[in-house]
Amino acid sequence: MTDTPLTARGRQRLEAIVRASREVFAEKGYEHATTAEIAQRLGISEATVFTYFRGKRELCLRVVADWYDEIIGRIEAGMPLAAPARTQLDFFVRTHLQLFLLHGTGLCALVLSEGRSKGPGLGQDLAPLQRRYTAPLMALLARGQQAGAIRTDVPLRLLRHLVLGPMEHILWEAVSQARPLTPADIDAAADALVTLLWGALAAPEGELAALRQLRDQVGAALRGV
Amino acid sequence: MTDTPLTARGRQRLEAIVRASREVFAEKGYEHATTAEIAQRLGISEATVFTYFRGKRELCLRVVADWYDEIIGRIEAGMPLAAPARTQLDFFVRTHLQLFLLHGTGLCALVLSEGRSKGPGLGQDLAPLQRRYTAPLMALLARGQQAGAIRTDVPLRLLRHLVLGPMEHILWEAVSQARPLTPADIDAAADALVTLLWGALAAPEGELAALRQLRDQVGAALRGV
Amino acid sequence: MTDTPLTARGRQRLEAIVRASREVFAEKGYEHATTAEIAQRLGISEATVFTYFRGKRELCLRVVADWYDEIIGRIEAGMPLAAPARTQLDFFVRTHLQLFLLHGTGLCALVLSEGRSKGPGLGQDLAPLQRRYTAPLMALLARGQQAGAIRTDVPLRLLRHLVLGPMEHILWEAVSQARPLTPADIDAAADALVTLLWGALAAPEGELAALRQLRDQVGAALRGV
Amino acid sequence: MTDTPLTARGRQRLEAIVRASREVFAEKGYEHATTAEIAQRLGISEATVFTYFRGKRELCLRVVADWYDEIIGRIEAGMPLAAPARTQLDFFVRTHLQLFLLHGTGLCALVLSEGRSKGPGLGQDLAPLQRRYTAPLMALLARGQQAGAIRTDVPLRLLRHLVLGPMEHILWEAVSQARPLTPADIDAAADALVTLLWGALAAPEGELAALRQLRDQVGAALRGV
DNA sequence: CATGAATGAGACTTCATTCAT
DNA sequence: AATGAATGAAGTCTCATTCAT
Repeated sequence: MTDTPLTARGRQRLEAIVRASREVFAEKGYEHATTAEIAQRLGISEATVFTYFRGKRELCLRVVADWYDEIIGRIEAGMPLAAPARTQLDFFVRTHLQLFLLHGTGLCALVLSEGRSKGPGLGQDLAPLQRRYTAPLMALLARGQQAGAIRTDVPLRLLRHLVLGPMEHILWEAVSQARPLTPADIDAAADALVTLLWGALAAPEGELAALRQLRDQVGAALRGV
Repeated sequence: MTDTPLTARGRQRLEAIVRASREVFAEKGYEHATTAEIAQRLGISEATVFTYFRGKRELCLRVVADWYDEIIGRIEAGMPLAAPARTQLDFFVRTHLQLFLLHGTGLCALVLSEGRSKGPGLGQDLAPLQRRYTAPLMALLARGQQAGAIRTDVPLRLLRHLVLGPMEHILWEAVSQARPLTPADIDAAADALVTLLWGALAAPEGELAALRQLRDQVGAALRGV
Repeated sequence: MTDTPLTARGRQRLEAIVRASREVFAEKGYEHATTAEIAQRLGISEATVFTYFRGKRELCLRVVADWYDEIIGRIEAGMPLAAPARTQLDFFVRTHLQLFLLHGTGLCALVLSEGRSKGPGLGQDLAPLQRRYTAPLMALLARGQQAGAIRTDVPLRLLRHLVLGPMEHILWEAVSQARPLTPADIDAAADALVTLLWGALAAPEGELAALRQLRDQVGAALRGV
Repeated sequence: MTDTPLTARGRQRLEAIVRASREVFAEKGYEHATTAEIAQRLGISEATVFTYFRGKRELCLRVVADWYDEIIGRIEAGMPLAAPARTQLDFFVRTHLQLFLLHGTGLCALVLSEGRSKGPGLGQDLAPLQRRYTAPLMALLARGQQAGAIRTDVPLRLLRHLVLGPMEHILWEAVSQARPLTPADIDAAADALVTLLWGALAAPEGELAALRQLRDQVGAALRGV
């Protein structure tokens, strides 16, 4: 109910609730998390939770928003804007994988899973958050295109899918196998992924570029026959 | 309950249940689908459903398995094994997008979403199915590597993520926007994605050589017209 | 859920639930009645109640509708349509008081009270029932007007208020005092009320003429004894 | 809590609370009004309300009592004691309808509705207030009887029902339709109602009276056969 | 085989009220 | 006097699943 608790005590409580909720939602997912368990972990009454949040959905949304805020903050703060596009991409990919995997795979799973659910879940309300979270990548890609380092013959949207898609997949594999990745694993994965991605994103040059264009045009023409 | 349905009538029933379930799960997602609605759509008793399936989870698993079988079947049947790796990749990507989007986005959403849920959902049991469904792609990539067309300096697993991740992302975007893609949209998306992916997957030298060959052949052919 | 249970067992259950609900709603009023208590009185699970009715409101509506049906049925069946208007009014008032008071004052209170509540109670949905229940009276009054026995210089609506208002008041007094009225009490009340009402309703000249006729007839009859 | 508020500031607070409560109870009815909303409208803490009132019930009782006081005060102040009984009745009816309808139908609905509810509502405690509020009418009727203008062959209690019942009904109809009555509407309703009522209340005279008595006696005698 | 019926277990949410500060 | 905070106690409703017939 209270939008901004004023007292220190209130803020502490609110944060404690968010923290506990983060745990529970991360462990159980949205549908299987219960307000009862959240309250129980804090040793408070269930009603108290509803003093601070209008309901389960709002609570979970807050959890996810906090989480995204943290990630976005770190990405934006550390992004080497002056460096070449490939370096920026590397930073983005690497930082992401690190944050998600080192920090807690549960929330990662929550976001990945609930972002896809239908009905009265949170899918709908998660979308804006995800969009905000995608912004740094879009900006990065746009900068790369302007600098001539990233190809411009493909819609930005698709480039985004190309980057985010594999990352999500890698993340999910790690999460679902419950085999914690070491920092070294993460670095290796980031290295390989960036190398791969750059092959796709980089603006082609010279003969190779011309040849590729030829091939694509011929291929497309053939399909029309 | 019955692991081996006996009568022909029984098999019909069972299939009808699977069909209705497919609809409901596709429309509502796993958590929000109810056994009551499945039964109601068939005009049968809820209890009857439980005569054929141990429970909701098993039922949904069957639905997804059937769905995967269909896709895998079509992919395997149509895969141009003799064609160059790029052509095979093109077939894989294109066919996939077509099957998912033309055939019903609901199940696509179900798989994408539930494949990620935790707890007593189906996440766990979905994994083997997804692995089986990934097999044709893995084989394709391996063949490409052996033929020298696809780079071998990166783990296969990562290549798989690179292909499947963006496809899933594209699919999800289409699904969640509820804006039905036309066949033309799908073709365009497949074109662009394959072009992009090939830039990442192609064995550097191999590609250059192959492209030169293509240019020469096409040039020769043109001269003959 | 089930709109019309087919089996005898089901019908019995449904009726039992309605019966128990009638009791509870009558005793506690809508807001303070609980589905738990209804179930408990029948020794069944609360969930069973929801198998037969969509919810508390629907259940209560059914209770009231049944109750109204009974009253309306008796009124319509017994109404002496051929008799003078005053006799019809007498029948209406007397029967009403009898049915309400002899049969159970609880429901009477429920209807009187809940018909007036705001918000998510049943007020809204009770209105149509009350209108149906008012119909016999309206018809009676209209017939009386056509026959020249009831004054026509006042809107029908007002005449209805004049009849129903005092009845409700009398009923409420009886109900709230929890002092059970004897049949004799009811008869006396009906006598007095009808006398009073007729003074207000009767078409001035018509009444005088009718009374003179009565006097003459009674006089003649007496002479014959 | 405090039965005798001390400071002037305290009295102001208390009155403000009563005022806000009046609004909320009028808008929502007793059951659906919340102490939270009352406090919120005043920008004070919920706990403060409980500093001034033992609880919700007491608060609402105070609201209603104040309201009744106002009405009774106006009725008693303006009653033309020297005028004929019919004029006094006219004043009573007209003033009542005006006060209720012009002043706010919400409280009217509250009283009408809650005066009928059972259980832990306020029904019980409302009764004394309603009795006090009925007093002016009873006095009016008694004076009329003593003056020979109002019939004495019927219990006073019944006459009261006859007056109050229709008024309440009219009020309720107006309230529940949420169609605000104009002062002209109210005047017309009062005119018609008083005319009607007077036909019932007036002491009959001469032949008409005798004939009515005959009819009623014969009727009663017949029912005994 | 099919099903009508029943239910256990629990979920989320509301709110008047209390109490330490 | 005022209040922020906390809560006990309930309440309505959902649903997969079981079982006797």
